[in-house]
Amino acid sequence: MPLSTLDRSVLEPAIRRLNTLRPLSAEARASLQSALLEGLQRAGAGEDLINEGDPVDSVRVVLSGWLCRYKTLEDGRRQIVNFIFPGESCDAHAFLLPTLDHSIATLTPAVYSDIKRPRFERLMAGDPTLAEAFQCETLVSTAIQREWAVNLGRRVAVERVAHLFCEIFERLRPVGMVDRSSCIMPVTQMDLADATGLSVVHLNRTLQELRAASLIVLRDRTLTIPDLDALKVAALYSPSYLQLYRRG
Amino acid sequence: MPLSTLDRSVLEPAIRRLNTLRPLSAEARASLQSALLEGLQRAGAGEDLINEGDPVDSVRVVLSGWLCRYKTLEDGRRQIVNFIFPGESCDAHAFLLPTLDHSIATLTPAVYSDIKRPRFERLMAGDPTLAEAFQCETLVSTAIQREWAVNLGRRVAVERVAHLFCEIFERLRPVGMVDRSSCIMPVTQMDLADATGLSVVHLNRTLQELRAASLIVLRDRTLTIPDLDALKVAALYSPSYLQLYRRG
DNA sequence: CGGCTGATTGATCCCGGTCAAATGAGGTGG
DNA sequence: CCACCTCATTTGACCGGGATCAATCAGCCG
Repeated sequence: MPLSTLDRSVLEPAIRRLNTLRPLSAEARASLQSALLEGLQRAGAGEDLINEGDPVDSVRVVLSGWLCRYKTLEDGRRQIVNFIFPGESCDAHAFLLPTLDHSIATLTPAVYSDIKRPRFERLMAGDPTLAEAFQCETLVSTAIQREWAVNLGRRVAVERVAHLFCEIFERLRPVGMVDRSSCIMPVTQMDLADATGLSVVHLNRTLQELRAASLIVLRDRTLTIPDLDALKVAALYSPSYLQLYRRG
Repeated sequence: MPLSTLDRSVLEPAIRRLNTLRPLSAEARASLQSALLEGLQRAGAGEDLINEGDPVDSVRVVLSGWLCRYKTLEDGRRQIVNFIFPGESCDAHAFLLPTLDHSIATLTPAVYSDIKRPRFERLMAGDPTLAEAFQCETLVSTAIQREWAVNLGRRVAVERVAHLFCEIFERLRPVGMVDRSSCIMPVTQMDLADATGLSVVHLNRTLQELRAASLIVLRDRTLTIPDLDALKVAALYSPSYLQLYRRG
């Protein structure tokens, strides 16, 4: 499917999300929409969009698919430091720094909009509310980053994986990607292991433990959480860091 | 010592640091200086300046002392998610979110400037370069946050502690707090344990291991790193995430 | 059917947690 | 000045969560 056949509905997640962060005027939504449409891009699964050390010259807004930010150590150990879901954006403002400190890759095929810096700055200058929305995007992403530090530093494996699943649910819900108690889980166990700081083997066993406790159902690339509150208890989940997702 | 007797030299770290992030005009430095002087505050060691869930209505710029951002789990487990050193600031822009997702506490007695939101916004509006400098401050802090995720998720204890010490050195150096190969280390081993996701006992043993390898000397609240490059090798340290500290 | 990637299982090891106690180092009051 | 208290550091013993290595199984694709 060529890009030209994509209709404007692909922009929905991004517009909905930014509008949740800051209620946008009709004009703001319109100018956002046209900026997004100008830079539409596709990528396959497992592609690096930008690498550690690269200069940043554009803002990317994800429209579909799962991406991640990651860093690797010399000897190959990889840590996924955050996921990026539809509606979220990469590196608003990051071009203020000379180069990027981490890499961004697709975990699934993805559609995103690549807005070049001058275009983005024009967009921000044209509507202060929109600028605030992108600023909030950055702040929320940093709050998530802090919670990941807690997850990696102080939760044991079961809590850690449970917490990740709770967070994924809460982040996917406002962009309409959670259906009842299920969402897709399009990534490999290796990816989940790298996000939780566990080995693949132990991640697999942790999943089985969560299954045995009936806290999750995970098969056919679909994650079902029959009782989200129960999972949150198991995860020692405290929702305050994601508050902005619950506004809409 | 009452605040009135503090002379302007206490502002040096903050001005120097922001000037490193973005070269500031003389006027920008002057207006920054007066804003900082207006809100001078002192705090003892171990005080919470703001707690998770509190609304944010001001920006704090640290002038002396060590602070930390931390989060706790219900059962008391604590994770320090970042340190805040002299010259750095807390929560520029954080007032855009309804409440704070983490707590900030002093680890030592501290002096800081508390700039109320309207005052801060006036300051930003008056000089775009200054606004960019604070924006960079936020971006660098987020980059550090990501590196901490790698540290907690993928480095073993010795590497982890070594990495923390390398980072502390690199962050303290540009504000003049590293003397040759030494800096003060005013925090307890409990604090270091909470920052590295280790238990106090194991942190203590890890310190001994680093001492035995002659990678550090730590006594009398002073940390000496005889060979920083060697410590960086042991830490699998990659400097890219702190690039902005090396500009000045 | 063979090759490949991802999920799963088994066996073993060790890093780092936990519990408990000892040692030091201020700080305070008699 | 010393006795005492508190907090931080250090040590010892033991245990267990999670890593590692290796093999097997299950889809999927050409």
